[in-house]
Amino acid sequence: MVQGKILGREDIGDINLRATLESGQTFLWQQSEGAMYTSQDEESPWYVRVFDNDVVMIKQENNTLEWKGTTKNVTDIVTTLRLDDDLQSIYSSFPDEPVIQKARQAYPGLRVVNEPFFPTLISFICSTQMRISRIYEMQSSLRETFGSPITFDNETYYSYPNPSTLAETTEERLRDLGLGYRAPYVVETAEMVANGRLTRDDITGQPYEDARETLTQYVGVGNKVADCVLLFSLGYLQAIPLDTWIQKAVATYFPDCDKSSYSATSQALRERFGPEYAG
DNA sequence: GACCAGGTAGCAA
DNA sequence: TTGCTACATGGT
Repeated sequence: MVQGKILGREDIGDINLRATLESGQTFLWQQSEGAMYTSQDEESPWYVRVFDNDVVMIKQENNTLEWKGTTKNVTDIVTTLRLDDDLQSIYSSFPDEPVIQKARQAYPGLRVVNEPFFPTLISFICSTQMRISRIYEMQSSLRETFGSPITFDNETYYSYPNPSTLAETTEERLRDLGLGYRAPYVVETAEMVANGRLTRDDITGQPYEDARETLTQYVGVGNKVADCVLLFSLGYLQAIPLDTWIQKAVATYFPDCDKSSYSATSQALRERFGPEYAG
């Protein structure tokens, strides 16, 4: 085991690990003891995640992040949590309105994550018409059924399955895991990635709106899921996932941005919040 | 037992 | 384009 602390960055104090990892942007982390969304303790728990073949655990202690794991490479943590983002600079690009200030103050240190493409794609295909807690359960099931086991500290964790692994399984097996009607979407999308018909590299070079359109070629991916993938894994910080809750908030607080179509509302919001960091 | 949950696909107008 | 509806599963 190796361990250490991430220190020396002025902006470490601007992260709230719990808010960032439990806000439904990523379903790849788990609390080391017990499921997500259960602990109400003030003290930060350890969060565990498998990166490729390594187990990494992190925990917040005030303005530092403690970590331990099977590797001393902590760049994955910095990248995943986007610790190099200057939050104050991003905040200052937003319109100076009471609602925005209130939202920021409600969750100081809440960051946008940057997770790997394929797990994010599958996670959000699974997310439709589903409670957050069940999305976690489905991703856990996928890891434990199709991932590779890795032992650390006498516990076994599982990597996220590869595209080819999910492409080769059957719809029925995924239905047995409780994926419901999303099961064929997962298999078909995994096939598209595995056989190279549409991959991450086909998307990342495109301007935002083209990238969103391209993503919807995957089965089970509409505008909302596409925006989640763009924002949480491909670095398109202008992508705004318009789920039911955000749409209600837009209708209430920014009615002039509430247009008749998804893309029109999306565009109006980017004009209001800026072309770079609207997401 | 009805209703709902981070939407999307498929189809008709 | 826009407007329906079916869709699996589990929790309340």
